[in-house]
Amino acid sequence: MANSASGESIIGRFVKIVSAFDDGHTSMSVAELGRRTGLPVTTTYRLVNDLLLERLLEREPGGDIHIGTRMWELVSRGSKMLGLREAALPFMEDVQAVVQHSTTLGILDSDEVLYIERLGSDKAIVDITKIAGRLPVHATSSGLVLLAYSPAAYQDTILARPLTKYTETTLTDPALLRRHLAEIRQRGFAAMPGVIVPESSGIAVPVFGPENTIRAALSVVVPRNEENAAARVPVLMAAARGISRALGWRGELKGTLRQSH
Amino acid sequence: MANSASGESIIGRFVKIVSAFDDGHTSMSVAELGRRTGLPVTTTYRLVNDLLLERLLEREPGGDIHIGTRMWELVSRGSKMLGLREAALPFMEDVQAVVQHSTTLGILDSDEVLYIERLGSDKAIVDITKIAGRLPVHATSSGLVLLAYSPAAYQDTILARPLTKYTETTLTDPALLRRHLAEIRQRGFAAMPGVIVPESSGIAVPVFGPENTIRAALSVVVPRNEENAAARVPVLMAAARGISRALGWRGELKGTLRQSH
DNA sequence: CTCAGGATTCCCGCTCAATGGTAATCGTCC
DNA sequence: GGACGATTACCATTGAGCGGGAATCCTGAG
Repeated sequence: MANSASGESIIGRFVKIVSAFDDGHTSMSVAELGRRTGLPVTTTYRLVNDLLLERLLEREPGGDIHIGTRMWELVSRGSKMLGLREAALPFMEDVQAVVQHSTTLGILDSDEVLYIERLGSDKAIVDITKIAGRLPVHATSSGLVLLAYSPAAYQDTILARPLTKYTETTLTDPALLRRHLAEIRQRGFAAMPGVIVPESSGIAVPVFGPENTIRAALSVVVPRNEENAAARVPVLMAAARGISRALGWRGELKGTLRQSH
Repeated sequence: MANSASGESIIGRFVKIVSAFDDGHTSMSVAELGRRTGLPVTTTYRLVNDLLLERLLEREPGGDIHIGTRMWELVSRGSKMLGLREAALPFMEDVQAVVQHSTTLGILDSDEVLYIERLGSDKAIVDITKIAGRLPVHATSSGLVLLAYSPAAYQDTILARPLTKYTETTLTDPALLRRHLAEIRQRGFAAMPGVIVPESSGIAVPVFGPENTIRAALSVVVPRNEENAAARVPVLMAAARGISRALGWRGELKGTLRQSH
């Protein structure tokens, strides 16, 4: 599918180029970009020039390049993330105002939790969630909630693979996890102390779309030693229902929320 | 620069495709995408397939496609917007908590204001700012602030072009605008009642980066009839200084802020 | 059930844009 | 001045992209 000797399409190379930029590397020289992507020098320069012409990349005074404003704009405007974000933000602000710790919104993507929004960075506690950052499903409260309301077949594939044990409290046993997921579905929330970082614990609740399908997880990260973390749950749940409704969810008919499939 | 009959590169077509998605059209069939972009049918299908393979686009159950999570993730993570956003958000939350109307952060791009963040959508008042949305510089408080602290040469090019008069209060006369910009620099903020929508007015202050260069405009939109809108200024200014400092700004040495060039 | 219209996939020969090596030029720091 | 890296210029080769056309799938109306 490509003209290149290595047999990759331009699209593939485009992805490589964009991927070369991340938190710590928002700008770099073209030469370095070539090194990071592993693309031939000449090719890199030519491709970068094309991208500069379309303003998908931008050149800064020093000569370094970075991802262009236009790219951010186009993707943000066209993406469905914005819609989810817009639905969620007002409620997240409310949660943030009441619970004084950081509030996050995460979705399931490629078997991981992808955080798409976050309010109130609380320097006092350890919180490794970043916007556009990823964390494993089995070791975050958000992930467990997302998994708990996912189709059983999907749960199986996740539980079947080796699960990293980050801290003492990280659950890695499939049977144990399965029971825990059932519990989450029954209670309607996940509260995990120190599953990935010992000092903090997360509480997460599900956000649904139409047809009761799970869409996202709303969560807060609080210090682990907080006396009654579960007291946060009602606020979160109310907010999550508000978000769900804004997404077109019409509410379950009876009893507790059920697993969608 | 392209294999195509029309003489455009793949990159160009990629942009066309991504641009076809916006607020109102976050998903569509491939055929419709072809129509919107004006690309030949076959080409559209092939290109879309390539993009689907890289997960830059995603296919939903119905067959419609939308911008992929991966695309959003890559661009968000690599873009400098996130850095600006992260620096600004805590302060914006503070502003939002005090001023109960919507708080926005805008930057200058392609001679327009591009809003990159917004908190607290206030249904009570008219506010047409959207994230990843654009508005003209001369008809928004954010735009005027951004312009006021821009190099004189740049101001000239903007003022030289025809300026649309949206409401009675929109300034369109270059001389008048120039005087107004001077005033903004002197006061350190812009307060424009009903410049683009009659019912609401905006107040904006500048956010600086290192070297005292203007980086963004922080603003709030309040109902026009609010008795003393100027009372909002100090809060905004304090927040803006906080953001600026987070961006590496070291503070001006003396007196009022000066025009950078 | 049939039919129409649209969406999507398949097929295929043409061709020029993309490729990537090599070499020249620019820039900078010691 | 000179050495090293970054960037630009040049150019022969070729297969990926191209897009018209036809076949197939899908869906809703009659």
